[in-house]
Amino acid sequence: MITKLDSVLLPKKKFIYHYKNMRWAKGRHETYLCFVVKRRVGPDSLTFDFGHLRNRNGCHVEILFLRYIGALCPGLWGDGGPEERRLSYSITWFCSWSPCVNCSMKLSQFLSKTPNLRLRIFVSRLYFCDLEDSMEREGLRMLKRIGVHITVMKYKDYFYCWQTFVARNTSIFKAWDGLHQNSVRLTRKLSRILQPCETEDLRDAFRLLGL
DNA sequence: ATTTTCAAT
Repeated sequence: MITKLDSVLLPKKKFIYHYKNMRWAKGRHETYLCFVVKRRVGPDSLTFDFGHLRNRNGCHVEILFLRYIGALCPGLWGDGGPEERRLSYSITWFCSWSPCVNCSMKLSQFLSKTPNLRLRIFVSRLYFCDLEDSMEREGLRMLKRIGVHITVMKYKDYFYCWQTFVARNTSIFKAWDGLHQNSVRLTRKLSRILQPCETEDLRDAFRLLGL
């Protein structure tokens, strides 16, 4: 179903406030998760669903999403019949913060039991990833290992979200100051987190270069 | 230079 009522769309101000990828995102004590669920119902046939969630009552938004996933993804666990045919799903979500370590663990556990579900995560900001040995960093690597694609949002992703999840009344997405620079900085940071520099590889590279 | 973080009050 592509048509959605305005009430399920995010207000513009809310989207900008919570997704702004500024370095010090003071006061963002909420996290938003905009999702697109793509369901393969036949060899050449897909259906879509989309919406957004935010954390509530101390429950992180990723865990909330897992709670709703049964409703969003009928047939994910099979249809209960003798053949147990499982529908294939791919979910893309755009989160204002990257997941905490606990959510990363819960997600990894979940995904390890649903090989018919592919998940792509876009994040606007990195949550508690400043310290080299932060557990949140470890959580992101865990997700990567289990096959989740994690990417920092770029202009095109904000543009897409604006078009898809925001009650924009035909207004066009307007980038805030520093969007691009912040995105580049966070992308570098995430790639350093996901591909920690391995000295063995470096030595090989140097050897190859004859250094 | 330093600032924040899915609150708690």
